[in-house]
Amino acid sequence: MAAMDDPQDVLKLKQLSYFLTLAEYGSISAAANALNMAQPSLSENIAKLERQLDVKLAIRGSRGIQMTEAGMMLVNRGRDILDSVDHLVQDLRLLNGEPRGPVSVGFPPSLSLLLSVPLLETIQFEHQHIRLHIAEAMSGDILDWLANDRIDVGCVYEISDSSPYSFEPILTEELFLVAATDNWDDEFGPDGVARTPITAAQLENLPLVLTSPTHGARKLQEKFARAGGFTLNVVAAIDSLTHIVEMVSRASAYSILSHGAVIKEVAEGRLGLIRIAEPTIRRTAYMVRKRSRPVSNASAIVENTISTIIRELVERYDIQATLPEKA
Amino acid sequence: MAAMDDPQDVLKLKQLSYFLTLAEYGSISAAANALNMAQPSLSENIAKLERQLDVKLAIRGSRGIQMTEAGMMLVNRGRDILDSVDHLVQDLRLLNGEPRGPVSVGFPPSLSLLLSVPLLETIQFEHQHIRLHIAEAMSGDILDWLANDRIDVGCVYEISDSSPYSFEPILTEELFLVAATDNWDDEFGPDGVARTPITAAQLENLPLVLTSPTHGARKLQEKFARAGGFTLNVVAAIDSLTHIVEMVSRASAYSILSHGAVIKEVAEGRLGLIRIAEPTIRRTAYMVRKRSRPVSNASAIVENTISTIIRELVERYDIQATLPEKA
DNA sequence: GTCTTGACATAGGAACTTCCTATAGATCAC
DNA sequence: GTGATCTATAGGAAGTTCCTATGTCAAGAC
Repeated sequence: MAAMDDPQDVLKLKQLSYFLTLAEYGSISAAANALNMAQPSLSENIAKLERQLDVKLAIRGSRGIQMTEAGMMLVNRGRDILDSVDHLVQDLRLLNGEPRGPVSVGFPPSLSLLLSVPLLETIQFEHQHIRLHIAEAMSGDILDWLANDRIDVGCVYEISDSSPYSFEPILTEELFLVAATDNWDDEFGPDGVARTPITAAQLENLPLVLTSPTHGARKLQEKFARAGGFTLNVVAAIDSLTHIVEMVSRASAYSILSHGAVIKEVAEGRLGLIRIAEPTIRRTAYMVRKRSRPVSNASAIVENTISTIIRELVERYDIQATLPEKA
Repeated sequence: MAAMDDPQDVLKLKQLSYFLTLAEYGSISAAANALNMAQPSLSENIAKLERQLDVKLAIRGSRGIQMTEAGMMLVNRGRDILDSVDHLVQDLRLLNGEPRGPVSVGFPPSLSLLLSVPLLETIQFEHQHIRLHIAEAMSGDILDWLANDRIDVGCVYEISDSSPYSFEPILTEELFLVAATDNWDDEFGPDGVARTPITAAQLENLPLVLTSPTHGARKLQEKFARAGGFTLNVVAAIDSLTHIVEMVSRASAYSILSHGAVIKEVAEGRLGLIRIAEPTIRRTAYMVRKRSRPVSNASAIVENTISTIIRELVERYDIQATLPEKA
C-alpha cells in the first residue's frame, strides 16, 4: 500500500557507503575485504542497490568492476551526501558538550527575590559558558515575553491560554498574613509562624498593603475575600515587594504574602507569618516554555537548576510550601 | 571491533524522515498516524535515534513533544540531506530513461568498412538522442584514443598492455587470399570461397598488396610467413583498404584480407576468397573500454548494437568468421 | 590444452532489526 | 474521579543482513 519507493528506502546510507568503498577499490572482493565483510554480502548489497534504484551502477568483469555513468554520479553526489551527514552528526554531538550561549529567564517578583541570586551564582559557578539573563515582571507580562521569544523560560502563577505553552508546576505556596513581630501579640515559632492562625473574618479589620489589582496575587486575595464574604481593608496598593515589606516592617500595616517573599525578614525575626485558616490561600508557580521555541541544552540546565534551587531553599529555610512530588 | 559510530549507522535516512514527520506533526501519536505506523514503533525509533546520536532531540510531554535545539538542527539540516537524496535518486532514474548524449567509437579500417554505416543507421533510427561519432584508425591508435578519453569504446585486433582496459572478443575472422575472380583459375562457391585451398608455400610466388608493417594485420601476415618458413612477395604496401581492394580488383595483385573487408566485392562476384590451408590465419577483434572511464547508458547501447550488427552481418552475408559463443 | 587463480554469483541458515498488538503510566479537562 | 490523550514498555512475528560454503566464469601459467 505504501509508496515503497521513498528515496530514503531505495538509497540507504549504509549501501551508499559500501558503494563508495567499492568505487575506491575497484573490485567487490577488495572492497569487501576493506569493509571487513564477506564478499557475497557486498555483492548482494550492490545488486540490491541496483535493483532498488533500477539502474546499473557497475559492470562486473572477471578483473573487477567498471563504473557506469550512473555509478559515477552516485559516487560523486553520494560522497557529498555522506559528508553532510557526517558533519551533521558531528555538530549534533558538539551541541551535547559544554552547554553554552544565552538563556533568558523571567520571574515574577516574589520568585525573583527568592531565586535570582542563587540561580545566577550557581550557573556562573557550574556552567561558565551559559550567559544567564533574568528579567522580572508580572505573570501576564512574562507570558507575553514568552510569546515574543524575548525569554526562553518563565515562571508564572497563572496561565491564560495554555495551548501554545508547555508548563509544569514547580512550587505550591501558602499565603500568610505577614506582620512585624513586635506588631503582633502571638508568639512565633522557630519556623517564623505564629502559634495561632487567624480566621478570615479577623482579617477584615487589619490594614493591608497589597499589590495593585492587576497582579495575580491580588486577584487571588480578592477571590479569597469574596469567597469568605468580606472585603479586604487595603490601605495602600504598591507594586513593589520591597516597599510592601518595608511598610510591614515599620508596623504601618500588614500584608498577605508567601513565605518566600519575606524569607530574610522572617529568618531575622523582624517579620512573622500568621497562618490564615478556613480557607487557606494557596497558589502554584509553574515553569513555562513556549512550545514552538526549541529548547537549548543550556536552557534545559537552567530549568533544572531552578528546580534544584527551589528544593534546596524550601528545605534549608523550612519554607512553608509544597513541591510537586516528582523530582 | 568496528567503529560502530559511523555516521551512516547512527543516522539512518528512514529515522531522519520519521523525525521530520514528527517535527511537522508535533506529537508522536499524530506523526505515527501520518506515517501509517503504530505509535510505539515511532516512539521506539525516536528514542533509538536519540540514543545513537547521544542527544536529546525532543522533550516529551503529555500534550505532545517539544523540539530541543539539537532536534531543530536535525530538522533543518536533515531536510536538506533528504532533499539531496531525493534529487540524486530522481536523477539516477532519469539516466535510466532514454539514452542520450555523445558516444565516440573507434574502428580499425576493415571493421569500419563493415560496421560504420549499419551502426550509424541503426542508432539514428532506434535511439535518436544518441549522437554517435565514429573514428577510424589502426588498433594502436585506437588504444591511444581510449587512453586519452577521446573515444568511449573501440574495436581492436591486438592489445598491448591490457590492464587499464576491459575488453571482450566480438569476432574471430579467417584471413583469405583475395583475388579478382577472373584472375584465378579455380571456381568460387556461392559463399565466394574457392573450391581448393592453397598452401602456404604457393603463396610465396604471388604478388601481394598489403598494408605497411605497422598494421596489426601485416604483423600477423609476417608472423604467419615466418612460421611457414617463407617470405611474402609484397609488391606494394598501401595503408588504405579501398586502394588495396581496387588494385586486387584490377587483377594487378593479390592480397590477404578478411571476408568482411571485401564483402561487397565478393557478393558482387568481382572478388573471390581462397582459403589458406596449413596453417589458417585467424585474428580476433575485441571490443575495448578504458577501465577508468564511466560507461554511459548510451555507450552501452552502442556496444550492444555493434555486437548485434556483427551477428547479423555474419549471418546474412555468410561471412567466414566465428563469433564468441556467448551472445 | 589443462590447471590454477582470482573474481563475482547463488544458496541456506544464524543473528539482528523492525514493526505490530497489548498494556501500563501520566497528565489534562470536566 | 473518569475519560480522553499522550508516551513508554513488553513480547512476538516478519523481514533484513551477514556469514559460510559452493558454483561459474575468465585469465594466466605451465
